Amino acid sequence: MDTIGFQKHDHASCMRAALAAVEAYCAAHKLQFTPVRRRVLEILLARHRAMGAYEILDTLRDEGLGSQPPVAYRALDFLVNHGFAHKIEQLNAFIACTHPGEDHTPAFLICRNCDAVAEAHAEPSRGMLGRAASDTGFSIEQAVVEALGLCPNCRRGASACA
Amino acid sequence: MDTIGFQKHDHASCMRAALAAVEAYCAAHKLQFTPVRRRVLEILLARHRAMGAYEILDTLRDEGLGSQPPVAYRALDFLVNHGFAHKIEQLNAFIACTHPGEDHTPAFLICRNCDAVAEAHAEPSRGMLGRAASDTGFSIEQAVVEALGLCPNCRRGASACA
DNA sequence: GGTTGATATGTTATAGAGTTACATTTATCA
DNA sequence: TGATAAATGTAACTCTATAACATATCAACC
Repeated sequence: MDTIGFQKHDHASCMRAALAAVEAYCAAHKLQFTPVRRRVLEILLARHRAMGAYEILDTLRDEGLGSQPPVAYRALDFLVNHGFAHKIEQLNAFIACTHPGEDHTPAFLICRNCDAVAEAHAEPSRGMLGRAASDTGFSIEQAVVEALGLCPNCRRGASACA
Repeated sequence: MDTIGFQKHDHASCMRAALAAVEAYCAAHKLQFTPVRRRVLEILLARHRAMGAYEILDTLRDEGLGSQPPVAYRALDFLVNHGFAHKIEQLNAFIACTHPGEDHTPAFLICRNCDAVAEAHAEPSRGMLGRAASDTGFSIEQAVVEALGLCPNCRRGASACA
């Protein structure tokens, strides 16, 4: 058990499910889910938090799967491009997607105390941003929505999360 | 005249107004609006687009106002902390605020073709994100909202903007 | 009006994030 | 099986950002 979306859950089965979904998606779309790509996703899923590229690279290096930055960045590019992982811009870090395969615009709630990250759903075309865009004639192709604050566990005085 | 929020405007007077507002705010709040800080804000206002810290630093260096990264970063920290400038996370770049002094959560529309940036208003406590936050008990303190796409000028076939 | 404590600046060095370029290998598919 | 495209290995480098410490400047109080 670990923290996801600030709640407890069965980590092993959530990891298995995500990997299975990605495998299925890759098979269906003829994408190469190579050992490095799979391993990077596994690392992100296992830690279940935002990780820097070099932190991931350290793990890869320990396992003999590649030691230079491009190895990690290329795998991350693949995962991000296909929606299997997301980049948290505020942290220059990456996190596994909680529902890979589905087309979506993620929004993140990031705890500034324990670094836990929850993925929510954004709809950039609606709300303020959508209105501002359509008012000015701007066409939104991609949106980054990230909120920084305190997660429920850390609000309850406890820094005993994470 | 230049491009702001994808529209033409009187650049000189917009710059004067912003500087005056910041000066007034600093006087009222006993903040030191020092030469370096002022110059960095002027540079951002003059270019009226997102600029990297090192691009700003190059200008400072040419003027003998400091040549090392911390000089630029410290000035930018001051400007960002007090809401006189904003950081565009997706670009690792900074831009002058279009309405300094007012407490607000900015949202940005970034053109991927000409790099023009328009500042809009976000209300993180409302909409999807706010609902996701209150549902889980997360308290939002700060939000980053950035949309990438095509500005009206670039949509009209013309890459003739910026 | 000088002393003190806080705030701002100058400078060196280094850490962290990401890319370019090119050689080599491994898949894919005709 | 041979041609082509996709993926990996590796070295070198650029860009972004911070740590640490010395010096200078400001604010304000006796």
